[in-house]
Amino acid sequence: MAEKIENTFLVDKLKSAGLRMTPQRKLILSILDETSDHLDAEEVYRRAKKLNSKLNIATVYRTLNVLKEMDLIEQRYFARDHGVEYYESVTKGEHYHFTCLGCRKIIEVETPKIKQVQVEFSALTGAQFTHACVCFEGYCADCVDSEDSFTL
Amino acid sequence: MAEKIENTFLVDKLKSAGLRMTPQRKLILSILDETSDHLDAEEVYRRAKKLNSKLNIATVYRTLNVLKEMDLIEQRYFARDHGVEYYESVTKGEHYHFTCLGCRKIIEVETPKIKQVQVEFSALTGAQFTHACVCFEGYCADCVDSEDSFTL
DNA sequence: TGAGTTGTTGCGAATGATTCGCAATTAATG
DNA sequence: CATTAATTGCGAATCATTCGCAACAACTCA
Repeated sequence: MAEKIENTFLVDKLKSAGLRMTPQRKLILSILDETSDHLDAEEVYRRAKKLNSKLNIATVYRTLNVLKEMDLIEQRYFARDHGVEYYESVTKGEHYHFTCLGCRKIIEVETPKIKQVQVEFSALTGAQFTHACVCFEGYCADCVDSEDSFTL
Repeated sequence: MAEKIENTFLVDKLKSAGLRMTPQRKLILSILDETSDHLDAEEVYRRAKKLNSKLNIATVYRTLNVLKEMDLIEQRYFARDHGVEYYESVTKGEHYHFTCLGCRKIIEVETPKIKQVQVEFSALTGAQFTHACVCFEGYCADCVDSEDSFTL
């Protein structure tokens, strides 16, 4: 009963999409659901592999895509250089990310303004939003002073 | 005198970074500067190659990176699937992008709210922003009604 | 409960955007 | 001009992500 997302709920959701519950899917979702870290596919794989040593990385990618399509996780990018995707369980509330270029720390930004932009733009144009990707970059308070690369 | 960014300005900017002006760089910047389309590296290459048939795509990437580092262009992403980067001249004002998943049209979104988020967050935490990446996805007014993939 | 159906996995190979190494070329300097 | 260091063109290399396919396993229903 400690599961963040009820198994029956998940099973039903999969089933209604013609998909099946598997140990791999359960494992990967539970990792994303229980961590507060920001994980990319590689790190999800690393953690999952500890619990299922023959898990393959392609399965991780496939599972992440399935979970994403079912709106159980969200794909995020954390820096201008969007080389790598990160994933978060949707059970975490609405928030955005600020990446410090000095120490690479990620700070979560909570604001209603992004939603407001969407509401206003919808009202204005009649468009419907399905997704917003927002990420911020800069130097955190600790790094602003010390970071010399900042004063170039 | 019709040049958007004075050549001498550009030459000086390059020079102070120990870099040189080349026909390739001039060409690529002028393409980005004069278009109102949204171009990825491939498309910049395609257009530039028409004017310099032996231009190589690696040069395009290198030039885009140089221009980016000099803050003459901005790198943008337009959709959740960030497979491809797009580039815009900074001479275009502050705006964000909404991509229609139905017709792939890109609508520019102008709003001060993103800047406000940055100002507030800076005031709160002492962080300094260097960059914000924002992109929206959904269905435009024309596609909301007709798009059946939207009602799934 | 067991056989059949079909979705899923693991594996290795493929993809595709971007970058790298290097020799040849060319821009800037004096 | 001649020198020097930056830049180009080229092809090969990267690296995250995806694909194809045979083996495997979840769900169905008799």
